[in-house]
Amino acid sequence: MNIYDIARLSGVSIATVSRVMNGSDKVSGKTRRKVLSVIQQEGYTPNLLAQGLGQGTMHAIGIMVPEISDLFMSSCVSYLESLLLSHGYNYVLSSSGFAQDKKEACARALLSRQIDALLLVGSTYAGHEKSDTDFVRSAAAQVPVFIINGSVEGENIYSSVSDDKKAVYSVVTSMIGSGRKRILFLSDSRSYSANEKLEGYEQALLASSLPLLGELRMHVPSGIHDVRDLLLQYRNLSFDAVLAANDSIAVGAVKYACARGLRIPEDLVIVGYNNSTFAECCEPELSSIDNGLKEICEKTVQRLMRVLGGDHDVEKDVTVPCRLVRRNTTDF
Amino acid sequence: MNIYDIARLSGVSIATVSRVMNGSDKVSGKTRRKVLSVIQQEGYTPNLLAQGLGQGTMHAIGIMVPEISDLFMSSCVSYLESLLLSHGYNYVLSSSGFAQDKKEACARALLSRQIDALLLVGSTYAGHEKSDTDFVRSAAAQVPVFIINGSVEGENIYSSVSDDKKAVYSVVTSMIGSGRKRILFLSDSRSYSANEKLEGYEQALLASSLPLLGELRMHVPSGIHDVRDLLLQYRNLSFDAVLAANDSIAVGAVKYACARGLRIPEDLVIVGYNNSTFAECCEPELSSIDNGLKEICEKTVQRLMRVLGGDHDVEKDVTVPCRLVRRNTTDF
DNA sequence: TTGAAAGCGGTACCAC
DNA sequence: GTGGTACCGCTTTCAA
Repeated sequence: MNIYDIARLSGVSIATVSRVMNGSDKVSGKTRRKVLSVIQQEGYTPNLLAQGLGQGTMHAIGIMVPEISDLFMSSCVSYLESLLLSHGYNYVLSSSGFAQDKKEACARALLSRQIDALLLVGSTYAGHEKSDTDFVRSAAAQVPVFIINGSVEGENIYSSVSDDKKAVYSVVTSMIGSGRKRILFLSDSRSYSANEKLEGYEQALLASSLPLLGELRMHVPSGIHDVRDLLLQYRNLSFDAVLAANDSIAVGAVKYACARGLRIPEDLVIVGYNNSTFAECCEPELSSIDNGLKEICEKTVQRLMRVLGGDHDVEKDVTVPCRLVRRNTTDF
Repeated sequence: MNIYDIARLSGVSIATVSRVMNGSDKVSGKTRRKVLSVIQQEGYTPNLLAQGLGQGTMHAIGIMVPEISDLFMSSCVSYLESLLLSHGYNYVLSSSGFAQDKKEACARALLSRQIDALLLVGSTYAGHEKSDTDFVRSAAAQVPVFIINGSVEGENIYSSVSDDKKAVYSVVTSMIGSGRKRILFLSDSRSYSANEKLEGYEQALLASSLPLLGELRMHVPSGIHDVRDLLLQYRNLSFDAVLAANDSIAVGAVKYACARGLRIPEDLVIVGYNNSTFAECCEPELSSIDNGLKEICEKTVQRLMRVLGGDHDVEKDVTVPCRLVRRNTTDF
């Protein structure tokens, strides 16, 4: 059932059917009613591909995430989806994984679907070496690219990050202020945001004249139990506070404390990151740094719409503040 | 940069370029090399819309979920995505929410994007009244529809469910066998699968000649703390076991036990559902019924491919067994 | 092995 | 108001 069928059945031309479908006011009430009734009867749905081809746009934004089953990513997509929809845009989602070549292939695939803009979710897309982000710049040659939680330099590339460095700096400083001396920093990634967090941590120690100890800066695997087990292995490593780069790592630290019979927060202060549901699952419940994801998404989509609207002076980089959500694992 | 440009730059016709792009063997090595080099140089990417229009298919499957930020849904999408990709199919995701009219609109939108099949994830799509699923049948008039975790009657509709009734029956029977007398059933939904679980619960009680008490069959809100608070309100309701319809509810029960100072599992046995990461976050860690999601996804995609391949006798309904993953909240 | 041309299902401009 | 028609970019016969 296509527009030609509807036209024939209504006794009008396809141009008129098209007008009716698009709510043009240049159609007589009588004709409109006739066409609408046929459309209704036949259950006609226009072919969006043809429409997209004709208009040169699908009114769609490509969204790329490394892994959709990650709670952080899926919440982000959820926010983005409703924001985009409210602006009359569709989206096409694709999980790229973390491998460089997959990311590149994923971007190409998205671009070939005629998206109007590309949205990269996650600091993994900020890469490490300049060449890691070449694909971002080359995508930006076609459509504007927006990065959430990461920053990439380049023409037509816009980024939105949360102020992780500052947030960690502030929390670690509070920890020190409340008497903690050996603060463990746990991270499972070497992404842009992981680095920012690490820097905040180091700067806080420096500012308080505490030594930067390599042993207190740990790279851990991603599973809860893996984190616990790794910590248990280091029997002679002592620490009185933990700052984790995400909640799941922090839950691992809670498990460790349970296993060692440590009281939280008396013996061990633990702070997580992202303020996800995980933070509320454990016992005691985790204090966690809220990275302002919702606000980042809002600002991103807002700027995206301005760019698509032809606005030429949209801020290229936006930083959103984080805030510590206090629960029971913190005593400051 | 389109196929005409490439053709002109290569000094061949668009038909030849098309052949090269599609790896046809009816192109001379020389021509192929020439065209490929131009394609490479210009960074040409074919327009998938045009391709889809021409072929009458985007090789894409529409996936509809109520809410993508739900851990269960996003894991499911993650499985489905990699399975579909491995079969050379794309997908288009859309969150429908739980409202009936949104579901219908969502299905229409997906259909208009020329998907080759529709995949509904979640028992919410099984509806309650026959009319709730009319939209499923009407979608099935266009493309085959597959439902994950729910069952809908109709031509061209295929469903895959886990054997929730049996799983709950078996677990509740074990609870009774180990001496539990007052088993609380907690659910936050009235979906198809929620009903199946409830039936399993009731049948187990009946089989053991235990009374079916309305007070032990509770409908709860979805938040962890809401569940805890609700349970705390019923100070004079006694129960020695909990079977929750999902892990997040079960974690709420754990919180309740903590608040009341109850020992788990001595005073209270708790079993969750879905075996998600939530089950591992709390303390003690939750035993949880694994609903075999991965297997469901695999079987679904496998049957989907057969249907798309023209196979006419594909099983319409498939049931996958669940299995209890034992952790510390269970003493049987 | 290659090219010409007719679709695919819409949009949008231009006449009438 | 309405209809005719030239695109949009690719696939796919059919001839050559």
